[in-house]
Amino acid sequence: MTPLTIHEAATTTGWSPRMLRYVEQLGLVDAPRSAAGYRLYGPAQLQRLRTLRELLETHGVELGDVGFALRLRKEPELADALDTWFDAAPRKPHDLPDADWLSFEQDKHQSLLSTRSTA
Amino acid sequence: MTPLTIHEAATTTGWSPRMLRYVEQLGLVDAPRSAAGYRLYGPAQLQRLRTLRELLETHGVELGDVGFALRLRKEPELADALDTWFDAAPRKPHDLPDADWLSFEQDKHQSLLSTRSTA
DNA sequence: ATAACCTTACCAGCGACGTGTCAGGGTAGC
DNA sequence: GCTACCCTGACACGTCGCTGGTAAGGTTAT
Repeated sequence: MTPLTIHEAATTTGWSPRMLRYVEQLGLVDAPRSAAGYRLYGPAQLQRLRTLRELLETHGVELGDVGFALRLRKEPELADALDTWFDAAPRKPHDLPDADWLSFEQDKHQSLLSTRSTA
Repeated sequence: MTPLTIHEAATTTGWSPRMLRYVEQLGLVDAPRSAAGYRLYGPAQLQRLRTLRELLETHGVELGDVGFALRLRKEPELADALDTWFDAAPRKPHDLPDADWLSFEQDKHQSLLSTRSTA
């Protein structure tokens, strides 16, 4: 099986050559190179390009988003920090008495439905 | 402890009121409302806003990125699809003999280091 | 009741992203 | 050696996200 050149790969995957280079630049699909530096697209890359396209379409995602997801995989510290932040919602900030904290937390969840005396 | 208005909260957290509304719109920090519809920022929200700011600064992340991370949490199917795609790199696309596939995969990893004869 | 704040909903500028295209130079096959 | 392709780098243009500002109208506290 002969690897395809970038133009051929573009034709069969629905991307443009320009976009294939861009996708590679984002670190999403990088093609091996020939000795002369030509990108060579084998079945692995073609498959990856097609499924990538499908991913974008079916989930309404942008290339940049996938790039960010990649970054999350490469920087677990970032992923951890985000997880921590998202899960930290109901955590008390250690600088006020529990009573006040808890009462406000309750307010927070009830206020949308409750009567604010001043009204 | 009295919840702060949006302007006060902005002052103490370093955001602008405009941005606090935007952050809420992204679903990252939503403040409970008074009966009249005023946003009320309590310690929980203030803490969240401060840690969010810290998160952005220390990791060089944009609000939109955090918004996307939130989307990943809300749409596990998306997260799964991305995980699958990222992990699917070394999978053979069931339409060619293993030998060819494997040899090309090896090419893929060695070509960057190989001969470069023409140089 | 007046001043100062809040609300939502727009418009606007700036920069980033996505994509095309071109220029200058190398490579491959006929 | 021609022709058609590849490479990188750069410019260009439309769209969109981020951020500020403003307008029209309601609320709160003095």
